[in-house]
Amino acid sequence: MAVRLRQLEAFRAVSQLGSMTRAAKQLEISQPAVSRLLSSFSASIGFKLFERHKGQLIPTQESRFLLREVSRLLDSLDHIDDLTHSLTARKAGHLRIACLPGFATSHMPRVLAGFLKNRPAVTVTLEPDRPERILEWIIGEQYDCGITDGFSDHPAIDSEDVAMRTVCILPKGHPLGAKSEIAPSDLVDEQFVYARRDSVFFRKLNDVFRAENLTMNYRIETRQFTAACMIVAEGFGVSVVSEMDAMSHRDKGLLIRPFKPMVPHVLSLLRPIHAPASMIALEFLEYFQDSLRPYRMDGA
Amino acid sequence: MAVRLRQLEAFRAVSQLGSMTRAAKQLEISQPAVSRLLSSFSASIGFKLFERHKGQLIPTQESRFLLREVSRLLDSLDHIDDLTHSLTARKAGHLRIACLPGFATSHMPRVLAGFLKNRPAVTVTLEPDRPERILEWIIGEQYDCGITDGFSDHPAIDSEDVAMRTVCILPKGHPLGAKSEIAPSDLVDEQFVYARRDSVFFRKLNDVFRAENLTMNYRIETRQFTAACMIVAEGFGVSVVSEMDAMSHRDKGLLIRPFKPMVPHVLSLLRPIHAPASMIALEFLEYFQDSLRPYRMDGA
DNA sequence: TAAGATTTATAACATGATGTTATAGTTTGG
DNA sequence: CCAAACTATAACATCATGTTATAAATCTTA
Repeated sequence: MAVRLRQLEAFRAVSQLGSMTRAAKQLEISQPAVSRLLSSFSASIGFKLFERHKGQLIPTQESRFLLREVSRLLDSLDHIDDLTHSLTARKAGHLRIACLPGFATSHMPRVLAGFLKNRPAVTVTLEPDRPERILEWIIGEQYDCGITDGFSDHPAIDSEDVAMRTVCILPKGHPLGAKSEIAPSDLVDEQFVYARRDSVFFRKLNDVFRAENLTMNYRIETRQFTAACMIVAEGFGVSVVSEMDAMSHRDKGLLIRPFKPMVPHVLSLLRPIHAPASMIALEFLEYFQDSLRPYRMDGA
Repeated sequence: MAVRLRQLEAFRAVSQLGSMTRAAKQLEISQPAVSRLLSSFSASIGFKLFERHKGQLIPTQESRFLLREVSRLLDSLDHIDDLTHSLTARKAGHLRIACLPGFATSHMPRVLAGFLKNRPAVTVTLEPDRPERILEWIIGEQYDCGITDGFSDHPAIDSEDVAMRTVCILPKGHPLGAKSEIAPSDLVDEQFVYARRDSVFFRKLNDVFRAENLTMNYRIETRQFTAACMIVAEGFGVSVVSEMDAMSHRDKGLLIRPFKPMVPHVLSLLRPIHAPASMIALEFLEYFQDSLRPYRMDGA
């Protein structure tokens, strides 16, 4: 007869407590139940588990040997119990996130800190890289979710777009700061700081200028909004960037003005469409969406 | 509902095989049984375990997380199964032996080697010490068995005596070697090598001499028969020692002759009487008895 | 797309593990 | 030796887990 879990539990309890009656109390079952569990266990393994001495049940040397292993097993069963609860409550799991480098250093750390705060058993891998690589990773199911921009549909990717507000940023004391709203024509004579000229966002921005027969006058290209903010804050040039990035550099001396017409910066939240959805990943994407709400075009 | 072992087994099998039908075959149960085990498990933990894709059951990320722990647990259960079988077959366990120093270096290594040969999971602690300490250890249940001599009953000790044959040993070329049998009177003019003058055995030997109004003429006292053998082999003196020890020094140049009347060397095999008997200890004592058979007074 | 094959789920039932209470037998300690 | 505590046994209830039969879903392929 196979070893039964209940037998092991009874065995451990009796070994520790030295009495079936007490073991029964601890296990919250009746004493005869314990008695039978032990005798069936003993019969199935073929040796005596206890020797009685003055009313105490003393483990035989064999059973002391066994007890070590049995305790280990029951401990790991408890661990599994905990784990299933944590997984259900989305308090455990592993999350692999790929995102744009700009996010990895600005918004993401804050979001992750908040997300992990109440999920002590969740571990995260955060991989910042170029958009194309992010797509590859999601398609290859190496990552559970990706944050990128300029994404257009892909059959293997489940995506959700979020249009983010953008703003014009100016160095402190810049004359345009006097205006409450900036138009393309205001920027024609300024030194423009690009963040990724080839990106969908900057092509759309260009379209706005071209629609009014204006040309953007750019001098510097950076790869991230964050970098553009810092350059402008240093007093060199102006730019149009995501409001979220602009806000986090506000205290570094930066004038922030609405830019009309507003060109949204479209973020995409990605998931591999074929891989089973990780609940923790879905939960994270939801949390991440929430974190964007203050900066969304349609947001509060 | 508590996590059931069977659910974990089914979960592991399906994870590994990607199909309930195959899992059922591996577990040697019917497919509906597996189906129900999985659905009940999934219900009790509260999340989906698998996602289907082209007829394959693909573990969700949560369940991959779980699987690691579950596999560990099932492995240790297998281990326990093995262990109970090994313990039943007395192929596992731990054995604590206390013995006279002379045994620890001569007879015991051979016996242990033979005993452990077919018992790969048995471990041994061998502690050589003086007879009084051996008694203390057995009484205190720090050791499972003890080998000593000169023992007389003790209420906390279960003992079994074995009378061992003794022989007279002479250096190679010694004139007494001409005799086929040695009597006390032959040894009166020899330099006698004692092994533990205070021992029961040597007191008995003394009695034999005194019965014939002879006195033993001793010069050297050693603590072990083994040492006595080596001294005699070096050409210094004669002695009467256990035949077993004499035999193992035969090739070092030692004449062995019967000593009449034979004074047995009485060994005692000890066990704590109160401690639950360890099956492996009982088995060892039996094995040890066997090893003594060729040298016993009443032996073959 | 329809047909056939394969896989999974559901239903109805048998059995054994594990719980219960009642009670008898053992052990311990004054 | 007796009372108290502990353990074993019996008789029974319930549930987990197995079975077979069969329906439903899904995949493969013509």
